[in-house]
Amino acid sequence: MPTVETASRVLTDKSARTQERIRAAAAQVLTERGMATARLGDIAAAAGVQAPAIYYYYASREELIEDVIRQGQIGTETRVTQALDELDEQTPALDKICVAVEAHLRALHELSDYTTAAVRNVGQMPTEMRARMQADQRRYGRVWKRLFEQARDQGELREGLDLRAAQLLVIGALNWTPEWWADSSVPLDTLIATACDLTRRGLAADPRS
Amino acid sequence: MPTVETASRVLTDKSARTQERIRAAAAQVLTERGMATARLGDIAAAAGVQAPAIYYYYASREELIEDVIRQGQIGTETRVTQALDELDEQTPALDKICVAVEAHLRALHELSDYTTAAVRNVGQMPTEMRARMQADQRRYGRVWKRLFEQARDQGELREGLDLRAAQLLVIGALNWTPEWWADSSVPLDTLIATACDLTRRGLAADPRS
DNA sequence: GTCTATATCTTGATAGAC
DNA sequence: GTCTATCAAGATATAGAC
Repeated sequence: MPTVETASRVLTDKSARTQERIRAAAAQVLTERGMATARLGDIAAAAGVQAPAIYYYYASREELIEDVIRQGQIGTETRVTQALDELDEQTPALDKICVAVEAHLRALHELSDYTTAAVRNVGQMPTEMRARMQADQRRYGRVWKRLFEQARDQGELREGLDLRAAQLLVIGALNWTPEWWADSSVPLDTLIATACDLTRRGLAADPRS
Repeated sequence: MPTVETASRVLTDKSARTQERIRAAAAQVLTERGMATARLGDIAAAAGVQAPAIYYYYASREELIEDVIRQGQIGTETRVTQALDELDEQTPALDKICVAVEAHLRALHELSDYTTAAVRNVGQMPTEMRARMQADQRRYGRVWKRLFEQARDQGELREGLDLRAAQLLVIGALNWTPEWWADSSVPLDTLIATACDLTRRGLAADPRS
């Protein structure tokens, strides 16, 4: 019998599918309503089960939410690093940053609710959860940090630019898009193009780049 | 006896002060913990009263939270519009945008917890609250919209730039700063300078501007 | 105006049948 | 594995004293 290994349990195929349904439902509810008002009953209803069924897979509501947010973070990071890995080694760093911007936005708006659930709830996490998640966040942050440092070292950035501030402002612009994009009439490709454009021109040393 | 008029009640000075204490405590707790985990008891403790005292001023927890978020939104808008009003009429639109960026960031990080509480919880509001708040949000959005339109009409923006996407990306970059700035070692002035710089260069038609 | 005491309600979580 | 039924905890909200 094919099995899937998770944190603390060996699950059959059917079981794994049900867990995935619950997790996906949680991601959807967390995206729409936020951690504040996402009740276990809402998640269960969206998954088509009764609330107690969730406890077969998760020890607590918190554990479920943490799993969703982690999936979202990892999903974003995976998508971005894969996109970067496909690039030629000597791609200019500013081009790499644009690729990262596009991949991050596509992860948020194309991939699934997990990524959106993650960014929309990461600031609401209780402190212990935040602590457990820190390693993942830092690792993803370093991906961007490296891009910015490469850009600087290759002379593609404007002199005197504060790297950390610039990096977090760019990521912030992307992470805030779930707050408005779905309600806007802006096509995803336009959003991506505008974000790449603002980023590139905002950072570049060479005015014509 | 001097009085202050609020939504549905005439309050004495002392009463008004207590309400302000409760509101400020709520702003602080909402900023630190978020709507999800902000209990009424926490707010009361931070205000130095017992939980039931809150019901003398607010009919419900929701009403209190809504008041805090509204104060924060209005505070930001006021600060930004005042800063803009102080400018000379024929200030270049891109300079106006920079002034707005600075005022928005200072409102978030200097003014009080209200503004931070607002941006950090605006996405977690229940739907009815969101509906009631929409008018305020739209009005503030129009302030920015007008700036961007001025910039475009005066030929200061790059051709083909999607105004709506650009505007919301810029605001998003600012609104996301509460998620990281306090933990960073970036001085506020550096944050502001970087944000102005990225925005200006990102938007400008003239590379040397 | 604010407190103590308490009622009420919601919801996360468990027990146990199937 | 998932359900029905129920518990326990914690929060909002109210009553009434002061």
